[in-house]
Amino acid sequence: MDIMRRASDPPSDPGWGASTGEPDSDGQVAGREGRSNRIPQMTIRRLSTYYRVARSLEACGELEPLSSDRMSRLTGFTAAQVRRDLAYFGSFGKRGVGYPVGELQASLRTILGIDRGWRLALVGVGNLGTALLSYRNFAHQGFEIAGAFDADPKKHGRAFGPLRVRPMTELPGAVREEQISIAIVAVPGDEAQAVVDVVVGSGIRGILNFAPVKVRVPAGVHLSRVDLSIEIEYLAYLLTNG
Amino acid sequence: MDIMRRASDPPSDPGWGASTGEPDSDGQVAGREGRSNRIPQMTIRRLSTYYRVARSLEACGELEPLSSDRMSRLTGFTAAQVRRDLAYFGSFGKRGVGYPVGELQASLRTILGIDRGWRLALVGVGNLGTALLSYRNFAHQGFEIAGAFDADPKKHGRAFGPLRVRPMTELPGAVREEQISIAIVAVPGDEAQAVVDVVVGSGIRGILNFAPVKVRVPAGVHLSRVDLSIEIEYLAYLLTNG
DNA sequence: AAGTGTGAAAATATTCACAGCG
DNA sequence: CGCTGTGAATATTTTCACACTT
Repeated sequence: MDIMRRASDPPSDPGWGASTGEPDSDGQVAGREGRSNRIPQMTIRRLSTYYRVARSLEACGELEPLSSDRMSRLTGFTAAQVRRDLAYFGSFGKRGVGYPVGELQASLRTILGIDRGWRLALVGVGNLGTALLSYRNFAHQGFEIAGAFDADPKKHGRAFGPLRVRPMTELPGAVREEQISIAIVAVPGDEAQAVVDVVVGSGIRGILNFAPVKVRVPAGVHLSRVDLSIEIEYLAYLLTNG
Repeated sequence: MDIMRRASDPPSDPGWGASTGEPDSDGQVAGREGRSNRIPQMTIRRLSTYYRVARSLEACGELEPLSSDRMSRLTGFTAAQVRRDLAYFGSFGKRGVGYPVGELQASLRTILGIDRGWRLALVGVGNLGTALLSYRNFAHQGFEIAGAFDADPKKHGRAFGPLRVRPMTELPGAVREEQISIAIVAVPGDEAQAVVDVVVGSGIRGILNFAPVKVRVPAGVHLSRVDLSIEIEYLAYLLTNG
């Protein structure tokens, strides 16, 4: 089995998230010659789905090898896509047979980096933040919200399960002492940049932003975005012009 | 835990969502001036961002024409991308000047189909659903949650502002009588397909799915998905292999 | 026989670069 | 001038199709 290859940051971001670079300043002169085997961004995102399917099959006790064709039916991606995506990371399939569910699941865990636990900070305990606090699917997959923070003093001390909402000033200390490496930012748009600056300042290098605005982060900090407006407006577009 | 369902599907859709299924049934609407090229999906999603920027500038009273270069800095997309995206729908820019903010905003509203109101049904009043009920950004942009539904009888009658949670059986009637045309599905994964079937059966043709599973919809029904696991796992990947 | 892994082709999407207009 | 709109050039992603392995 091969070794994992790496992808570095895209020159311009694909729309849904993950932008570290800027069209203007960032020269992106880095990999002049190492460009040969880049892993498509969509491949990574599909990997999550493959992983979920493999995990689910394994949990159901369905352990017969999984063909790309079956995976295609289960995920909605094409079989060719499945094979190509997985082949980027080596060959864990057996010809004439398929992909062993257990190994596939384990490999995908490693590739995605979720074979370890990740501790998250939630910043912004409003409606959405509260919902995320009780979103069990995170813990499920090894992501644990280890701290909740909010700028609003009225919210400080409020309890959510084992967590108490803390002031933003305690974020840097918590990040250091509690090995937090990802932040979920769920604050109003007009506070997002300031909050992200604090988050970045505290040493966090991975941010999931729910605020419907573009925020800037220094190179080396990864940013992913969930933008409900885009999703719903895309639906409106499809319903109108479809 | 639910099944891995059989499902035969004409595969291949973009990663995030939005599939009508058929590449044939496309129904492309030519822009203002009969420019009938195919419009990239990413373009549509970027349009939402352009719209937000234009709207925001207009709200701030910044009415000087907006150059593609400035839009680039405001959105993080490249200037060429901005011009190309907008040009798909006609030419509302003035050479040597830029795009008039007001007109741009208005045009984008029309193109996106948000120059009218949209009434939504929220299905699944759990943590996430509750958060969405109080997510003010929706109403802001002309999307109004007009009904909340849940299969759990214990939740029926519960009030959220002007809304009361109703049983699923009342969905079809509500869709008909209250002009609801989009559904937000925020139920656990193992209930998603059943719920979507009811939603589709009630005549809704646009669905925003928050459940982390693949659901099937008949051709002609548009499906968009928000999958938090994918986002967070993508971050984990970037942090691990970046 | 069945199904992976992969060159090569096709399809998409982005960027360049500049003609042309206000 | 400055900036749009757009062909042409590039880059990226998907699909095809088949050699090859179990």
